[in-house]
Amino acid sequence: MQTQFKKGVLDICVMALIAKKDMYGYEIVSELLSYIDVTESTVYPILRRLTKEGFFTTYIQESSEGPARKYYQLTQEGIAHYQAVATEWQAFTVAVQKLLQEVQ
Amino acid sequence: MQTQFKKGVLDICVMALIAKKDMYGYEIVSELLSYIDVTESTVYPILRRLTKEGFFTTYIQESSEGPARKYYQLTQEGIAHYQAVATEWQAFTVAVQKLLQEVQ
DNA sequence: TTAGGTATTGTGTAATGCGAAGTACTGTGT
DNA sequence: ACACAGTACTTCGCATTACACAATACCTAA
Repeated sequence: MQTQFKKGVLDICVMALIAKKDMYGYEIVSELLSYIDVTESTVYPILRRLTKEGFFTTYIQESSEGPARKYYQLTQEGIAHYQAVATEWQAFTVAVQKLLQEVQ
Repeated sequence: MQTQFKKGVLDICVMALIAKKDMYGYEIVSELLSYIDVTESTVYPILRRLTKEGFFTTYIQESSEGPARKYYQLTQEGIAHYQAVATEWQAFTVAVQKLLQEVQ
């Protein structure tokens, strides 16, 4: 797979998951894996970055099956950002699709 | 626009254009601009890189409207590469689309 | 001769995916 | 008691690529 395709798009994918319900890193990676090929060392930095930018808040919760889990939750700002970026993504893919079809 | 979205995709767009007919840099930039926002300093490095990788051959042709133009032409290898990468792109966008819809 | 469109090239920077390695907790088998 | 597997998170550093900025140079028309 072309690594480059994922640039910026993984942010959207992660936010999409968390938009539905609070999730912890490991869970997010597992979910993502059923759609696209990603690794922990890709996802965790995204979580940290988006948290730092104010799009997520986090809270720790104990688990009976291993180490404590850090849950991520979208902030109001995060929701707005998610919708804005997802819209841009849609527009971008439509434009590329159009180009590929028209030129073919 | 999210700069990151373009990573890797511009290669495909450029190849798609050249696949139709031989084109020179400036012409490619102009065409691309009717679909997506790009600059010359983005497109020329792509042309140079893909040429170096053996996907394009080039030839110079005089012009009556300005400096000589360097035309780019897809090699056999370039055609194969283009089709492979374009297919991956389709698969990738479909996967992301699916994720965004299912999770919503 | 000056302005503007045409055409290419080079340097440097920022963003981000990801391999590699490491820490730490829990439960199971030996 | 010990090794191991599964769960969960973190950090480091490299490679790739878009693009701002800048420089160069050709041609035509006012």
